[in-house]
Amino acid sequence: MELRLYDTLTRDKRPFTPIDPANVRMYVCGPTVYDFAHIGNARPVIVFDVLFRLLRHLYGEAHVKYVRNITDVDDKINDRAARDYPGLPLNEAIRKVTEQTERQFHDDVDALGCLRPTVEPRATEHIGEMRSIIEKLVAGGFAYVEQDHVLFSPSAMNAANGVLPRYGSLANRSLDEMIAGARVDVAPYKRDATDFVLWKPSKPGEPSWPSPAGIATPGRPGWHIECSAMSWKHLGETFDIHGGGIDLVFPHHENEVAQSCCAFHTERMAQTWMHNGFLQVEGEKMSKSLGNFITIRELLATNKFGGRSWDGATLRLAMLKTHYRQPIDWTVDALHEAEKAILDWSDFAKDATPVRCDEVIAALTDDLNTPKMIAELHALRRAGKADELRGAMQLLGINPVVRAPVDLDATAKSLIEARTAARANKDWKESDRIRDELAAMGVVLKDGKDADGKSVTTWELAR
RNA sequence: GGCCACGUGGCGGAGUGGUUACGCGCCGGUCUGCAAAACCGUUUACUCGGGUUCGAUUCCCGACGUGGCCUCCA
Repeated sequence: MELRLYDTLTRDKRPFTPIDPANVRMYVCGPTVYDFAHIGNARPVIVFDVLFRLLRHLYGEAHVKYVRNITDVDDKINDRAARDYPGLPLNEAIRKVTEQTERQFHDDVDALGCLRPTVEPRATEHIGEMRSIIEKLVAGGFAYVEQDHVLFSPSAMNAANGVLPRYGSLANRSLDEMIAGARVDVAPYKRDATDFVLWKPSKPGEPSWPSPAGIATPGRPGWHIECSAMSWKHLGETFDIHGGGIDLVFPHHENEVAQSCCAFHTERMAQTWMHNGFLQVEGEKMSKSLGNFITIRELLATNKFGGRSWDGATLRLAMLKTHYRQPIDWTVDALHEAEKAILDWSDFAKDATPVRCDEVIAALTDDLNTPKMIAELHALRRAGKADELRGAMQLLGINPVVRAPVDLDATAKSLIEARTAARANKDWKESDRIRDELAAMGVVLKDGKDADGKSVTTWELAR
C-alpha cells in the first residue's frame, strides 16, 4: 500500500519513500514545559501519533524511530520558576517546574491514547551538540560573533554556492520580503534584520553553559538551535519527516533548515515537512484574554468545557474528525458527536477479536485522511464487522470507553419495582410519573423485551 | 502592507472534470400502553462573477468573506 504525504516545502502530495525503510525517522517539535498543555498543543501530538502508528504498521514496529523533543530551557520556564518557587535558587526551581510539567504532559497525552515516542530528548542534555553545530556554522562563514552573541546570517547562506537550499524556501518568501515585513527594531548586535540568534549570553542567575566560538561569558542557546542538535543526535544529518504546527514554519523550521543544512552541507534537512493546521475554540481564537483557553487536563478532569468532563478517546476522535491540514473548530457539539460514536463502537466491539482492516489503512495512506478513515469505521459498524472495527480502533489508538459499573441506590431500585408493578396493572399514569421522577434523578429507563418476549426494563445513568 | 490557506446541504466534514461521501440533526417507519433507546428509510450542497471545456462544485482569472504567518506561539 503506497503512502502519500503532503510536503510543505514542495507544496504537493507525493509518494513517501523513506531514505532507509529499515529505519524510518521522524522528528516532531514537542512541548516547552512550563505549564499544562492546552488543547491546541494536543493536535500535533495526536496527528503525529497516528502517523507514527501508520508508519509502524507499514514498515514494522522496530523500523520506525520517532523523536519528539522536550524544550526545557526557555524564558517562559524561567519566569514560571521564579514566580512559583521564589525561595529557591533559580536553577533548582527551574528543575522542579520542568520535571513536574513533563509528568503532567505525559499523563495527559497518555490519556489521549498516544504512544510514547521512541526518544524524547531534553534540550538541556544536548548543549554539547548545539555548541558543535554553532562552531561549524562560524567556521563555515554562516554565523558570526557580536557582543557575546552568535548570530546566523541568512544572506551569507544564500551567497554560498553548492547544494544548500535558499533561505526562505520553506516559508515560501524571499529575504527581501522578510526585511520589508519586519516590524520589530533590529537588535544592535545584528548585522542584518533577518539574522537570528544561535547563542546568547546569560544574565546572572539564569541557566548558563560554557559558550562556543571563543566567547568568554557563559550563555544559553537560542530557540531554533536545539531542534537541529537533537534531530542530528538521534536521527542523523538528514531524515525522513519533520512535523509540527503550521505556525512553526516560520521562523522556527526555516531556521532549523538553515542551521542543519549549512552545518552539514546538505540539500535538505528532512525529506518531507508536515504541518498541522490551527485550532479555534467555538469559532474564536483560543486565548487567555477571551477566557476560552482550555487545557487537556481541564477537558479530561473538570467541568470547564461543556459543563462536564470527557474521555480521552472522545477528545482523540474529535481531533481526527477534521483533516490535519485544515483549521479545526473545537466545539462542545463536536465532542458530543464524537462521544456518541465512541460509545456505540465500544459497546458494539467489546467482545471482538481485533483483525486488520485494509480500508481504514488505505484512507490513512492518503495523507492521513482521517475523516475518510472515520467514514470507514462507520461503514464497518453498519456492516456488523466488529472484529475489523476493533482492529482499526486498536491501530488508531482509539481505546474503547468502558463505563465503570455503577449501582442504583435503594430508592431508585424500589421506584423501578413500583413502576414495573404499575405497568403490570396497566396503571400508565403512575408508571409515567415514576419514569419522570427517575429521569429527574438522572436515571433513564429503557423498556424492551427479552428473548422470550417478556417485558424487561433496563436503565442507565444520564450524562 | 507582503505571503499563504480555506469558502460544500440545518450543523460538522471528505472528495471528484460527467456517477451515493460519512457523521450529527430533522422528518417518516418498525418497535412501545405512550415514550425513550434501538433498527430501517428519506431529505437538502458545492460563496459570487467571468473564462477553459461537449460538460465544472472540481481547472484558470477576478471579487467578496474567513483563518494563518510576517513578533513568543502547536
